[in-house]
Amino acid sequence: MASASIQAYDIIKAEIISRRFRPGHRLVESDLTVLCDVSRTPVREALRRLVSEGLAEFSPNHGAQVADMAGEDLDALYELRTLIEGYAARRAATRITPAQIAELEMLADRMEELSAQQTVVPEEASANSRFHRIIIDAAKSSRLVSVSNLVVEAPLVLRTIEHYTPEERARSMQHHRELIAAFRARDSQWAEAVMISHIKAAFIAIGREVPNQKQV
Amino acid sequence: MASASIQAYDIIKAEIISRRFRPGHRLVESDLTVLCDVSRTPVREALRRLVSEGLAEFSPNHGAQVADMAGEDLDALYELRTLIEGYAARRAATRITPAQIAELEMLADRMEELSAQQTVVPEEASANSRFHRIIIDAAKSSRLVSVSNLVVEAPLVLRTIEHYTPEERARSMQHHRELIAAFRARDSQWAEAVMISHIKAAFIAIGREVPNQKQV
DNA sequence: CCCAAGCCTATCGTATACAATCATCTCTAA
DNA sequence: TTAGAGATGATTGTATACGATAGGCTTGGG
Repeated sequence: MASASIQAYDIIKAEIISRRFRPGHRLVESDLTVLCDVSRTPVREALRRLVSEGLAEFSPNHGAQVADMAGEDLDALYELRTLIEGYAARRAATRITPAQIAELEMLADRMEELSAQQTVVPEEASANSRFHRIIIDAAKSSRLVSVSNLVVEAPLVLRTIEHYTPEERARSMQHHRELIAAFRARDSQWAEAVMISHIKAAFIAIGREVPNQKQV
Repeated sequence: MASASIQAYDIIKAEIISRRFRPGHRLVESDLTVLCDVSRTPVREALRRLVSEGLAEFSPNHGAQVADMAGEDLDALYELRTLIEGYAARRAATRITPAQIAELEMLADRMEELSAQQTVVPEEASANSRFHRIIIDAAKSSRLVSVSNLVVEAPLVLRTIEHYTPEERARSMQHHRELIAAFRARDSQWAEAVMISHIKAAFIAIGREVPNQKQV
């Protein structure tokens, strides 16, 4: 069995990502003890971790609440994400292993199958997360992993792919294929360029949903 | 009075930065309770935070120990730091306030005074940290603050400026002056270029001290 | 009727006790 | 002599109790 604090972390994080806990929702420790079936100590550890990852906010003596990205500058966030993930793709291009490329391909296949359906199923979102995560890992930079968590995990609550038009969804699939091609060619510049396009496209979809954000 | 967990965090962090706790040193919770004069609970919170900031490492059921950068790829770390701080300088150039520029200037003055002495005093290091921190803040991107903590705080244990030759130290002062000039001119490209030079120069000094790291 | 002051409850912050785990050392047997 | 199993100690993981604090509600006065 996973440790209590891990369990609490996973449960609370799932509630936030799934938007069952809406932005601004107060994360009261005693409530979470019954939800997670552990005591307050591991709940607190989970909360502190979620805060450090940007999924929750914290005020002293007032506890944590689900992060509200509406208050944040989404423009700046996506600029940073473009920088980080572009860099990750650049490094990954010359370091990724054949096994990792194979897994990317498998995930791309699976996402294309799923995207044939009308509705977006959770599996498609998780496959997409995994796709990006493999690239981060392939960049072989331990700090980059923690850094990217900060800019990649938090935007998950925005649930980008649910907002894609059919055309945008198809383009996203194309980006995945093209990234794989760039990795096969071990071409850093190409991989970075595609990744930047990929993130920029996601930002546009978000921009439609979250108003009063300046676009680039 | 600062809260117990903040107090513990500050004390332990100071021990690590000052290298009184050497890399690899085990951070035993019960020992730290007597050092910080608080109970284990806030000590644990402080440790988890230090781990999340990369100043300590953690193994389940075995506790934390001071992060050992020798095991890490310094090349990758500084590449990332160049990327992040360069970006910060770029953004800051068009957003920094006159008051912030004035403070940068004051810090540059102070550092030059101090660098006239032979030995490096702690104040010089802290002024340097503050200088960089102001630029991060001036970039006006909340995520960037957490991200930069991850790549800026950790390398502090390497104590770069202590390893500078007189020539390098003078060059570092020049970089500070030139950064201020670039900010005055509100020139993003210039600011980013100077910052990249500044970080690269620091990396060379580190490279001499920590062997078997590949240089760029 | 509105405002302010003080109490009061909800909630967090900290300490401490107990349980679980891991590493090491010892003792035994092949 | 050495490998393995068991015991033992040190240390972390978790639960819970108590104290501190902040924000809301009530009550009294203007």
